[in-house]
Amino acid sequence: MGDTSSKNYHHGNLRQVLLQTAEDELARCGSEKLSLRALARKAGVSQTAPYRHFVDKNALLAALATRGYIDLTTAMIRSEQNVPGSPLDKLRAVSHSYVDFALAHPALFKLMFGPALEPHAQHPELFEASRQTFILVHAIVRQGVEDGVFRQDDVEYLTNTAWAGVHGIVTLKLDRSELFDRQIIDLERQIDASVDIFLSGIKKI
Amino acid sequence: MGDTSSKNYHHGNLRQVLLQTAEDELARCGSEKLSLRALARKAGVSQTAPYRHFVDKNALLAALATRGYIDLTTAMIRSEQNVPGSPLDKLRAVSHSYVDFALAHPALFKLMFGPALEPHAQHPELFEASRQTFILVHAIVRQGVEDGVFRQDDVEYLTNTAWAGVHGIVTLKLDRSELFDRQIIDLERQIDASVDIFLSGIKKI
DNA sequence: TGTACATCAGTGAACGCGCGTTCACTGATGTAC
DNA sequence: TGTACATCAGTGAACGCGCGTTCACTGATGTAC
Repeated sequence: MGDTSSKNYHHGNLRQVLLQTAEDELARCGSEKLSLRALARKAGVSQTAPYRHFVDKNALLAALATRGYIDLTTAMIRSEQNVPGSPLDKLRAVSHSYVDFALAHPALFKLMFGPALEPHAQHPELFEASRQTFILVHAIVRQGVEDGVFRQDDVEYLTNTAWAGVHGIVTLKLDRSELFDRQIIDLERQIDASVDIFLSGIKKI
Repeated sequence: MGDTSSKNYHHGNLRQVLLQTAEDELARCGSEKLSLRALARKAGVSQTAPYRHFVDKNALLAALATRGYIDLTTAMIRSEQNVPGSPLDKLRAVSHSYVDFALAHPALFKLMFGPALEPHAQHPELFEASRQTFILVHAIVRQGVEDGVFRQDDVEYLTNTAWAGVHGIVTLKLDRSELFDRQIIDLERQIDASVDIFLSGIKKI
């Protein structure tokens, strides 16, 4: 292991290669059309080799989505830490990195939040990874409520609302971009505006 | 035509029957898995009969989505008219009927806003139907801005934001209901809260 | 250090499946005279 | 009113396809002695 040059048979890396290939393929053809056989072909391996690493196709998709949530959370944590204390600024920062992640990896994002995946309950590590993302937002919102800068609502409901707002912009853009395209919309500006508006709804009145 | 009892061959109604069957099947198995053959089978007709009414599968999906947009717009118009003049109240009313529609027809809603459909540009009547929905919201927002009760932002951006907020709640609920389920969330309350928060962001400060 | 053996990670042929779509067809209907 | 004919809306067999998955296999690797 670690010997990248060993050509075939036990290259010790196939799992990672498959996941990476899957992410690429995802970008090309969407999560519904992704096929195990095509993956194997692209990875230069027989069509049954993936079964050494994933019990079935769903397991591979779940692993992919899990990695997605982990990367998303990592990006959000990073952007949160780059920002001084105010919960409002933090929430804005993580909102933008959520949007950035989605726009940078649209297919992966759709997989993570779309119907292609089996219910999370069947994949504990996926469940846990997506929970971590939620917890991150939740903590910021709680802080904002405790500090008295956010509405004095129930933190869970507020968190869901914050999430939903940002999720909505991104989803609409990814899935129905005609909505935006048929107007003359500057996407950057739209996102900034939307995030600000959502945040101002969450702020204390 | 109009003679519903004529058993087969030219029952004059197959197009409508297929669309209705498709909507039912959609609810059962999701838009990606929907198959023309299964549809024909369920409609009690040979598997090639649908081709008399739709040039291909995409055309049927587009017709289904078109009907969806028309129904959605109709519902929104109705709820708008039930409400006295204030643009804020109107926007709240149509937001709720948007949510209600999505929750009542989740699979159809996902089809309308999901990736299963070809780009709208290829189906003019679909494009037009979804445009009507947009126009409805747009008109309310414009009124609110003109009346000075909404933020003095560009109407397009404000409309997209309003849409995105409501769309986000619904999408999150439909696609990732674990997010809500793993908390103890009262869906009604969540929706009311989110809509209010989004609207308060749109209101004049 | 050499050998026997278990295990691991690949192979390739084959399975059954349901799909979208095409084709040549046929029975029912509507219309012109 | 009767007949010839065009058209319309079905039928059913067949096509080729790619898929997920299974199976028995084999070559490479690691380990115990």
